[in-house]
Amino acid sequence: MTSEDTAFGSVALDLMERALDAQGLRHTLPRRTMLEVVAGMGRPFTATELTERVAGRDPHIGRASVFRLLQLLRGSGLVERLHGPDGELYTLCLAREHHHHVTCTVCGQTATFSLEDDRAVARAVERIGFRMEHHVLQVFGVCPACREHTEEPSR
Amino acid sequence: MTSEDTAFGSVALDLMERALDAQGLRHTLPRRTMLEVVAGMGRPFTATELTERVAGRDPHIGRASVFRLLQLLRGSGLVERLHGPDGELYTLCLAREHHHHVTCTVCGQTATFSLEDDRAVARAVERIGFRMEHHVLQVFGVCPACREHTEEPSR
DNA sequence: ACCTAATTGATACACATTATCAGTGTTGAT
DNA sequence: ATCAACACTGATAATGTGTATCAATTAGGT
Ligand SMILES: [Mn+2]
Ligand SMILES: [Mn+2]
Ligand SMILES: [Zn+2]
Ligand SMILES: [Zn+2]
Repeated sequence: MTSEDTAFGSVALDLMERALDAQGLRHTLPRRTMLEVVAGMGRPFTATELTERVAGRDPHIGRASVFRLLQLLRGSGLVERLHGPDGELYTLCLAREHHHHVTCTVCGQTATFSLEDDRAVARAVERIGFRMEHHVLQVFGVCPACREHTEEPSR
Repeated sequence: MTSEDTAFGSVALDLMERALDAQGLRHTLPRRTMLEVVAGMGRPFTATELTERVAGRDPHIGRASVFRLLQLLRGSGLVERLHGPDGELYTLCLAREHHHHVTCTVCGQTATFSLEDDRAVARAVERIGFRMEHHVLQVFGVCPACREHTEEPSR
């Protein structure tokens, strides 16, 4: 774990606790443990992965509580559920502005990005008479690190 | 059912039968029945909805066969699975070029559209070093018909 | 008509998520 | 510190999709 990870983790932990506070929820030990684990996941994860890691810290914590926490965090917008090719993935996401996700099909790493002109999407559906309310854009590709291994240098 | 619906349905039915033929699959009564039902759905549907309508035509047809047919049709590209906010949706889709879907949040009707410049998406992720493989864009909004009822004329 | 492999429906299974519920722990008020 | 309200908990059952199995049926070429 690098110091950046630690710093990111504690910022994330802080934001999540604040978000739960803001909803008048209580501070409990299981919740604290689960939040620390969520903050420590460096990439999108399945509910099962999270459950396993949580069990590694405290085997008493039940599966239901993990799902309950995921729901709370999704409600506050700090965790999003993405549709991966092999099922649903949850991801910690601190960006508050509108954005999208790219997932590396090799290593699973996810990054966020924005379109230069997001309104192009609204315009596209307006051409067929729809008024856009919201949209979900999900991109799959190969991340910079994985490109090094798969793409021969072009020379 | 308007005559357009009927015409569309028979075109769709035809395409689906051809697609199954092309894979060397057999013509059976259950399959024919199910295909007719799929061709008759005017909008995205859940597997459960389809199963129910099929049962209305022939209660003997099993749930497994419905899922099997959906798989075959997805394999030939004539049916796509979309991630709706409340679970997976299947939709009959005859467009062969790259395109996207808009779903009306009021009536559920879906239409297809294309972006003027689809490569804008690839460019956006290239800016952060990713090479795009594919992307999924799903829009939610209000269709022309439903806009009439919800939007006051601006005068 | 006959053979073979595809297809079928019933059933069991796998999996993620949610609902229930009786006990427990947190919290704010006293 | 005491206390009562009620949020929270884990165990368990239930749901909802989708898949795997399998013996019986059937399509379709010969
Ligand atoms: Mn996000
Ligand atoms: Mn489509
Ligand atoms: Zn990667
Ligand atoms: Zn509509």
